[in-house]
Amino acid sequence: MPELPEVETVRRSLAGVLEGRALVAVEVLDPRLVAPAAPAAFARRLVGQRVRRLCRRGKFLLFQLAPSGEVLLLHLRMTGYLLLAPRLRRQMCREPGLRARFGLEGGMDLLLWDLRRFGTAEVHTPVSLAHRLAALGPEPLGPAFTPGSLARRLAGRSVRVKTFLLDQANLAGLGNIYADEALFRAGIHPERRAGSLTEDEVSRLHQAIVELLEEAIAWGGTTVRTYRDARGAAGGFQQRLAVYGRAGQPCPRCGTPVARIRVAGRSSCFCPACQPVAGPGAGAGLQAVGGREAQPLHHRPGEGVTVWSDRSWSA
DNA sequence: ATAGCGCCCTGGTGGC
DNA sequence: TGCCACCAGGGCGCTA
Repeated sequence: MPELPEVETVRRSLAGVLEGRALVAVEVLDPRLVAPAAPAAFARRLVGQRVRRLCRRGKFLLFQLAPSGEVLLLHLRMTGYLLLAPRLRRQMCREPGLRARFGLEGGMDLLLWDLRRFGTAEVHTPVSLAHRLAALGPEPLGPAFTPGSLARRLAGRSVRVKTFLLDQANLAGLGNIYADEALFRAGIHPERRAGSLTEDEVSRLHQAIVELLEEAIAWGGTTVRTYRDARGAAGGFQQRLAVYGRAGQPCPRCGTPVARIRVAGRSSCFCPACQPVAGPGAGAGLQAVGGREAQPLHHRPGEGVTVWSDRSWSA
């Protein structure tokens, strides 16, 4: 499920091909993707425009268009992914899961696949875009996200910290995987009240989020089941997950079986020993989790790390 | 302010 | 073997 690192990986793998290129054809194969807009109107608004820049905000992909200044806004939700491919033959457009085809100047197609059809595509003016994204919290890897700014947002909140992290109004880009992983690294129980975190815990949580997301991007994101980058490559970070999807398996730090509970209606995995419900000495931070010996410096997405259909995941 | 739902959606899985 | 309930979850809308 694409969260910030996956969307960023897609953006990076696409930007070089897309930027400067015109959209010569747009085919919406599933009207639901662009609803409430009409597929024909959606396509008409895009065809002939050039992709000036490909950007990301939280889990959204932004195609900045010229000359209109409009923006194509994509959200991949659960199972959406983009694939660059040679121009698709017409009969292939009936492939199940294919939702839209963006024909690019130069003979390539950008294909949007989304098995479960949660993804959305919208065209915005700069004004409507600002309105659409107004509620998003800061970028975790941007300058506005600091221990101090995190502390201010947490202060006085009685909501559970896991729920807080999933709320895109607090921080833009975390989903269930990285929320669980960040809390594990910080040694914080997912059900702790947001406002109850100590200054030290807030600092650890901030550092955990930043380091986790940077590492996950360096590994090309996490592939659970369906995620792919724009060249069809799986991510590599799933082999580095400490708790997510590992219920019942030993904690990589202390060996205690990973527990699973429901928080905010979501499955939440954590280590009962490293992430105690409350109390002092609640973990000293887990900076070295997973070890630092294996660096993704020469990692090539999709090569040798294609654990993309993890059988143990539903344990 | 917050919790807890249901809804959207489909494929995979476990139980019987 | 078939059938069915259930699970995965991001965002949104709704109620309590």
